[in-house]
Amino acid sequence: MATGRTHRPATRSRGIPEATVARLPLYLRALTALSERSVPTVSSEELAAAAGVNSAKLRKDFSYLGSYGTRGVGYDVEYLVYQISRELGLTQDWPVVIVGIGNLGAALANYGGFASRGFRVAALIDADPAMAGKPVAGIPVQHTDDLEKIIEGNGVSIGVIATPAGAAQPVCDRLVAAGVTSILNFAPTVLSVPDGVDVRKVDLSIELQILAFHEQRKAGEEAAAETAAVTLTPKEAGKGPDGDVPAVMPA
Amino acid sequence: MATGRTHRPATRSRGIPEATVARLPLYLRALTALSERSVPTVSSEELAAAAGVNSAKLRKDFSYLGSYGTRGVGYDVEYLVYQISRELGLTQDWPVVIVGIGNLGAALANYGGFASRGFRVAALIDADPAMAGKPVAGIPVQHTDDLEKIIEGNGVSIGVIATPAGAAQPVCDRLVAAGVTSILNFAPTVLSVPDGVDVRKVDLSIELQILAFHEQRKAGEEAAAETAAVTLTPKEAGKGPDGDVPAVMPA
DNA sequence: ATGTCTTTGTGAACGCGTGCACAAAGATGG
DNA sequence: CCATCTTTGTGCACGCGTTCACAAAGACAT
Repeated sequence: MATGRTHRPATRSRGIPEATVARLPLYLRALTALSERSVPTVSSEELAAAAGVNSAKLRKDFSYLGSYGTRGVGYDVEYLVYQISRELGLTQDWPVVIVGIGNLGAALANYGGFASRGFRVAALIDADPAMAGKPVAGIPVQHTDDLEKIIEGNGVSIGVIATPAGAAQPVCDRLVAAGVTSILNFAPTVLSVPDGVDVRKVDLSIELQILAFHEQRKAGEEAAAETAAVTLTPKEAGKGPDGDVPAVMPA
Repeated sequence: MATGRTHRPATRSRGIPEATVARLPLYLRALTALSERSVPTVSSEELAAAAGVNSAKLRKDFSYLGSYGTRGVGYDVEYLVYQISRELGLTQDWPVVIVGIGNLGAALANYGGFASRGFRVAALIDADPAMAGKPVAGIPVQHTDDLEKIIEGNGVSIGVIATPAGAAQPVCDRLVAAGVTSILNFAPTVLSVPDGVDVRKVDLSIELQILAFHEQRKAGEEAAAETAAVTLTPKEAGKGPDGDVPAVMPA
């Protein structure tokens, strides 16, 4: 997973636990697939398998939404799709701005998963004057100078930050000041925001590092022995065990 | 956060809790920034603030790695950078292949955060013959037919899937069969893999949906009343409360 | 109508993660 | 060498999330 929520200490948002909310989109996707195949009903066991979770967990998750199943039969697919969509707020239109139209920003603008779920890319914003006016994914890029005007003019409440790390916090501040209250951050930085603003972070490099950790464990239980041998105390280690600190650069 | 680990029930990987492992990259980034500013030592309080976590949590996290701090002083920045890097397996070279060179795949290939932490993009693979040979981020794209050869020839153990949803599982199967044991999945699908293979998922659309949920709650506590009124049982609801099921499309 | 069989919904136990609060450790100054 | 002050490392308690296991509920056949 990318990394979890930043702000919000674990507040359950009306009886619905955060962990459940995070799984609802997963269920929704599986249900949508079933709906396309015109499957009328599905059991918790089948749906859980499709979503890759435990069936008891799925039932408990749904129980937070209400009793939408029929014992002995299962859940009505169409009805459940609607209920989850409504619960997630996907029945309304969410205008979104993407700030930072580099490789990643452009990829996001072109990403089908955005437009397909009630999320509408209202504007693309970049600080590079040379980008201004250029169409990306059919939408002309606008300059950062007009950020506030764009946010307020379109009633945007969700912003996506895909800028370099250094630009993220200033951009974030301007977005929040202009009225954005939810931010999806792709920049490798910790954003600080006032209370009431939600930030979710997606960090590609962190995900890889977590994989590397597990990979390392799988690779060498025996090879780890030699590396583990060099465990010195700070005082003894002048500049690192094997003479030099390994080259690690900022993400 | 993107979404968490898929497989692996919560196995702590040698006394080090998963939650801690997930935070190590965060600490590492903050420490690297300090290192660049030539800051010699840092207290748990300062570092925690920079990483956006609780200081007690940070100290406990570090305690799993060993006693690397000095009471009354703090932690030696350089030494800690090295210890965390080593723990995460970042002191070695990890060849990575990216499969699916669309908008996202290209963005990933160009993403600096990959190359900068011991991750080396060993190959780019795409199913489109027209892409073959074209350089992306300075690396020529190779055809899917050669996937096994590429994996085995370069000793690749980490694969990144950035294909459309439909192609993800077949690609995953081939990667695993060829020897890949860690997968970072950007396709909006649940991948099934044999035991011993780690899968982490990054799902852009799910992150937005979670934001939308909280946004909806913030937006309307009062407007929610009218929507909440239409809570029928499946039997009563013929085809959905207000006559029609809202248009929701697959991600 | 009654019995059987399937599947939901949930009570309860357990385990992990978090955060408080404090004692131990060491640095620093006199 | 002793006192003071800072900061680490951790014991402990609490709460969330997960999972098991089962009773209640309803469909369906006879």
